[in-house]
Amino acid sequence: MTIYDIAKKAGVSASTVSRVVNNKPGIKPETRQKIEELLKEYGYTPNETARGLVNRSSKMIGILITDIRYAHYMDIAFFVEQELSRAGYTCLIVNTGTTDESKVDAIHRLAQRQIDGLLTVGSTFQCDAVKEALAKSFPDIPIAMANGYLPLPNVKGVLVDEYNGVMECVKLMQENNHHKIAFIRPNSTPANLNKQKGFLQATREGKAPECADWIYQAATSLEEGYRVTQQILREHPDVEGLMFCEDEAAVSGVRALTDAGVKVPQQVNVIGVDNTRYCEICNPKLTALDNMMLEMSMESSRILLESLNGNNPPARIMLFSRIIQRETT
Amino acid sequence: MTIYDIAKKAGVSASTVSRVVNNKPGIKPETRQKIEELLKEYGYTPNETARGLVNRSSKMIGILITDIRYAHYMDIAFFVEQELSRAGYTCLIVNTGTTDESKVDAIHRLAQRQIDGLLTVGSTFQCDAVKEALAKSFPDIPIAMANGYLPLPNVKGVLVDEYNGVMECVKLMQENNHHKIAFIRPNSTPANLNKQKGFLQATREGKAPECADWIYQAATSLEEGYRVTQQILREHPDVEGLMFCEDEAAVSGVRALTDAGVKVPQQVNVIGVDNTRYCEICNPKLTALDNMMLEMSMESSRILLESLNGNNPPARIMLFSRIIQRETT
DNA sequence: ATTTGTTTTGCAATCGATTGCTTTATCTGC
DNA sequence: GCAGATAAAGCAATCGATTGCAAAACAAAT
Repeated sequence: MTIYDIAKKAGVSASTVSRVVNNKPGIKPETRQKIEELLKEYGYTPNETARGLVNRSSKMIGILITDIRYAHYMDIAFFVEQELSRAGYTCLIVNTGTTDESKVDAIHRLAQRQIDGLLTVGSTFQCDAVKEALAKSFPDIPIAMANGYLPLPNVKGVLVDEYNGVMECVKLMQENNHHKIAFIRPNSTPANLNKQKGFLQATREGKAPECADWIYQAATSLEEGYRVTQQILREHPDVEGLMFCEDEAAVSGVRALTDAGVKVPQQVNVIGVDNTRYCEICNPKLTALDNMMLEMSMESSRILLESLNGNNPPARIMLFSRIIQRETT
Repeated sequence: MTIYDIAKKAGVSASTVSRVVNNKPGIKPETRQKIEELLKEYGYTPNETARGLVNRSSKMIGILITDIRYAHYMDIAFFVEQELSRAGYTCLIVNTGTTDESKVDAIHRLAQRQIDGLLTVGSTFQCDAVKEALAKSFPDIPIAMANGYLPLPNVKGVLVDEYNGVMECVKLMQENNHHKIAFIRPNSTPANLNKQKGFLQATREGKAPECADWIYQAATSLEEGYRVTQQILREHPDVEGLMFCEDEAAVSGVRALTDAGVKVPQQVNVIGVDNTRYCEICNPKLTALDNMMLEMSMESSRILLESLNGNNPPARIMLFSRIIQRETT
């Protein structure tokens, strides 16, 4: 069913039908009604591809996520999709993988689609490779970054103050009289190095400054969280706290501790970051730094929509994280 | 950069450039090379919208999921997206919500996009409302259902034998000498009623046939899993096993039991379905019926791709679930 | 040099919409 | 009943590709 088929049945031209479909003025009420009936009768739906071609807008938004399986990213993707589809956009969700090449590749693939805007989820897109690829492939469409920012003219970013957030987490453990704290990060992205700075600041001001060296690496996975916790227990049997950069490794860390007969939180405090649903499933429930997933989703979709509407929202928005205390502190 | 811009720079016609871009034969090697260089130099990427219009194919696949936040759906979505994008398709992931209207609405929204195929994730799409909407909006494109099936000519489905799966689960508990078992389902979709039949069959053959009435309802959430478990403990303090239809409520059920001082698995066995990562986070780790998420993803994307390639894969594929024993049995 | 046959290339229509401009229909007032 | 104004509808170009068919270019054979 095209606009021409309807036009023929109504005995009018395609232009007239188009004007009815788009609620444009200048159509005689009776004609309009007649066409509207035909539209309904034949179940006409406009061909968005054809529309996209002439309007130079596809009403599609690309969403880049390294791996949608991580609960926190997925939550953000969910709410962003909800907001954008409420505004009439359809989301192309692309899992980019974690390497630079796979991310750039995903950007190239998206570039063929005439997307109206782009939204990235997660701090891992803050890198030169991505910046270059975005500058080349998407020089003019609005780009919003949830939990990230890149200095490009068309990029707006929403960030969380994780520096202070992590610092507060460490201070919380110190107040519980747990001073010997290890810091575990999945990699050394800018976001995680920022958290690390918060950790270092707090340990420097605390009673066990030697912990500034207790920095460990463990990928975002249950296996790695378990492994690194065992390693920490071996290397520092006197450890009193674990500060993870995300929840997945953290919940597994809790398990490694209880498996080893270490009492949580009495002997060792554990804190994660992201405040995913894993925290509630963990036993004891995991205390975590909530980096405002919902606000992040809302703000990033909002600034994207604003940019799409021709407004110019602030380039960077800063959110403040907060600690959700549960049973591991 | 359009094909015309390149044509002008090369001093040829757009048709020639198009043929080079699409690797069609009948172009003089030197001409081809010259155009290819220009293509690279100006970073030309074909406009898929325009292509889609003339080819009547968008290289896009719609993916319907009730709620991507549930780990099991999301895992399937992840692998399906991976497979389809490997084959050159882009995925439009749409969260449909759980009500009939919201699902139908999502289908209508997708119908405007010229998608080449459709894939649904989860058994909740097996209902008349969806069937009707699909028949109307997508009468000719291939549709694949991961964990579902609808009797429409263009629908192919991958199913899991959960009837026998759940029956085996119940039998496992019975072998552990736990006979008084409650069954908890989030709703009464065909898939869950099928599981229920497996439960009933096993209880009927077991030593506590009175449990055939111990059927409870709890939505897929931590809160509901906790609530229903407390309710079961109240109404049947002698309960010896909990058979959940999915993992999320199940892990929370485990927590409700341990919080109430009930020993798991000594006093009460618990089994979930889906074998999501929640199982490993749960403490004690949750035994679950693995309904073959990876195979499900692979098979459903495979049959979709086959249909897209003009082959005619079998309408229904049956997978066999298996029990992953962990610490709650 | 001319004809025939084979490569290459270009023309123009097409896909399904949108929209500026023109034409036709309708209405108003005298 | 008619000029002039306004409302309604249609024409045709456009978006950026693809492709059947015709034309041009080139090669080989007579």
